[in-house]
Amino acid sequence: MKHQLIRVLLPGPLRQHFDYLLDTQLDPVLNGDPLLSASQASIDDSAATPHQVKLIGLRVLAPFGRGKRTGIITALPDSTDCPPEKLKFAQLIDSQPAMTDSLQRLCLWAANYYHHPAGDVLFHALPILLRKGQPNQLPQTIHWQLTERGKKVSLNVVKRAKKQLEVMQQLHNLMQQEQPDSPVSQTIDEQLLRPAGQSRQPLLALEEKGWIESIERPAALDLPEEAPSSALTLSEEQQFAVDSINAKTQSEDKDKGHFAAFLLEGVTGSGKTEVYLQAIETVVAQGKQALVLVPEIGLTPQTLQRFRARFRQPVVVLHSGLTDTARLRAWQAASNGEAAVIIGTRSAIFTPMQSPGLIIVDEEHDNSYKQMEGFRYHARDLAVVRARMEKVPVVLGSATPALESLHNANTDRYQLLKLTHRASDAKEPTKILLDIRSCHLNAGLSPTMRDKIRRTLESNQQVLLFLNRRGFSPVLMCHDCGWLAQCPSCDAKMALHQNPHRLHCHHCDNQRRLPETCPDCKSENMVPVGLGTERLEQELAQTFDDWPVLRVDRDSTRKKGSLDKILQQINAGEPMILLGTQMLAKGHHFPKVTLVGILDVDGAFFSGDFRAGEKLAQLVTQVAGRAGRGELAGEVCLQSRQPEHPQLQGLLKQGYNSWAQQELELREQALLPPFSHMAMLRAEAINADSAKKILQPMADCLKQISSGSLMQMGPLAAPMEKRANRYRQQLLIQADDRRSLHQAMAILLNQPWLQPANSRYRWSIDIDPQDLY
DNA sequence: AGCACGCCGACT
DNA sequence: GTCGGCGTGCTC
Ligand SMILES: [Zn+2]
Ligand SMILES: [Zn+2]
Repeated sequence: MKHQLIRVLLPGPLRQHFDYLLDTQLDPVLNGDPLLSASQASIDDSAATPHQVKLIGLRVLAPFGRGKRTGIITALPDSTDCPPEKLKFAQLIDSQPAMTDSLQRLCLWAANYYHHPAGDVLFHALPILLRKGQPNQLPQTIHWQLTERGKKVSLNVVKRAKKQLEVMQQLHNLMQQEQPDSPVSQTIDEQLLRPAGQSRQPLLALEEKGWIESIERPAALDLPEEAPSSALTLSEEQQFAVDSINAKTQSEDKDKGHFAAFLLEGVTGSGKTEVYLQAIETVVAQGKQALVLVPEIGLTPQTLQRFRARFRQPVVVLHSGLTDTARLRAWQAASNGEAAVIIGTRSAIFTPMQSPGLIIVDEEHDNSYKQMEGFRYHARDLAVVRARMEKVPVVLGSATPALESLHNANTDRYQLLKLTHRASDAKEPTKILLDIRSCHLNAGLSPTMRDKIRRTLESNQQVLLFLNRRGFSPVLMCHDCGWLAQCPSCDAKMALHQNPHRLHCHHCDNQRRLPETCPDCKSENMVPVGLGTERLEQELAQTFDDWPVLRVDRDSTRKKGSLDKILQQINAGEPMILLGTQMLAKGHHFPKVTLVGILDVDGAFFSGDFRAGEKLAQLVTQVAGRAGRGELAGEVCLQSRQPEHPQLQGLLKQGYNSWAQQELELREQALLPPFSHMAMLRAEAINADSAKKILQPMADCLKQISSGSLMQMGPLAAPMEKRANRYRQQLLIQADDRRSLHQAMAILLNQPWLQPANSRYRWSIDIDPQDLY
């Protein structure tokens, strides 16, 4: 067969596929007939023809409209609907699939589940360089290895040339480490032998002597220099957890593990990471790979170091801070099996693995796993789907599991593994509610709180204060007439910032100078109203002027490296006040902090979203875990105007899990997730009416096709209707079971009258929305 | 998404 | 008379 028909998906919002022809004789990538060779048939797919095995997953360069695009082959159809005169030839880019079968299956599953165009999903899963059609080759660098003569030469001969000796020592060490099953190669990347611009001279001299030679090889991954650190002794609970996971990763028939989902619910400091590490060791020892997902900011150098220090095999990282080249390199290492452990944030769930063995999702409750625009997937949920497809176990770990996950554990879809003891025997911090209704607040602090802060500082310990409001004050008001600084583009007040001295809208990034006089009454009496982190910082510095105050929020950490610097200062351990937004609550441990204050509990609790309580409970529990480790007992104080609120009381008295179980009962009564399922349709346009006109026909259509099995709310104006000069409407769909919701949405999206989103009328679909606005 | 084509208002 | 606004439709 000379002209193979291929079905291709292209990036972009197009919901269709496109068929092309492939010239199997002339395509330069195929030079010869690998298509027909039986040896190309993969082991796991005996039913497929050799063609399918070989071509599916390869990228092509395809003529499209007036230009060319990168596409991915997803099928080899026998015939096509496309009229023959339109059918064009595409050219192969890859000789090896850029995407494994199972990964492509995951993408297509996700595209279907989230109702997002498949081509877009597929390309989302690829590193940017591959999206652009760059070759999927390992970047080659120069490596050095010993020649046969070089292996025999005594190091004494060269001991006078210090640099040369170092090189020879490194290469000889490598030779001695040689083990049959070890992945350690016998060559060293020149970049490692000659760090940061040192001379090549020693290398050339050794080459001249005939002791070493250079070869081109894929660039080195960072490998640990030291012997791996040893495993820690496990508690009984930890051991049980590790054994349970191992039971699924180890199996008689070597090749295949088993799917199983575990919820590892471990209080802060109970050693979840050690459980991960030991479970991974089992997997890596079988030559398989582990994928570890971490929250956006959870990838601290300490955590990474801990993983790197544990394994002889390469540990690669995939996060948003990498350059395109570095990201491709890590992705390739995962894909070709060089990397044994892959650690990454949300999008790393799409990393291909040569031989997957285990998937871990750390801090599985974290919101950063849900993408909030474009392709709105949830990486934790996809992790479970992927684990099932790859037939490997998945471990979801958290001190404060999402209610969805707890519900899955309650209903035996997940196996619950509990770690109830803090490893270091540290005492549970005490939690106190401070009633701020009847007392005078100064700098947002009740007298009791101020008192506690002072005492903590005086005993040389650190204080951590949470205030989830950036800037100096959330509002600027005219004292005389009540005028408020409003954002011209949003239905929101502009926040006052000190540095630079500006009004700033947090919703659209609008910035402007402060008016010197009130625009309405010309009064000069403009007053900041409310408390933000900048203002709190100032006032704390005055009140507690013997101690430093460190502010950690998006504004104070904007510059690269400044967060690290602040964290270093904190870890130096001097008594001080740390004050910050949510940023501080995640991932960091502050052993010297013994007092934690949460200043605006109520704001979070009554925000209208049904998940607000869950978010707050998680925050409180997470920060409580940060306070006091070792011998110092911690204390957590919550300021509230509703201290008698039963939810709040329950959380403090009984802890997260029993709070969560009660909350689950409430959700069940109210038929809220996880006892029902939601989809949110959002639309925005230049005026409120057009936005509504996008959603109204959708609402009508859904009403018709659902025959009462769906509940609809809307279309309604979003809680903040105008944002960045666009008016926003939303339509919330709720159903008892997933299937009818999914079907209804699929039918809706198939309606011919439905026009795709464009720059004028934007709309989007969000399955399992995280926020209801 | 891009990109062309095409049809109306307002400018040298 | 043209220039350019963006609505509409197509891309294998
Ligand atoms: Zn005024
Ligand atoms: Zn704004």
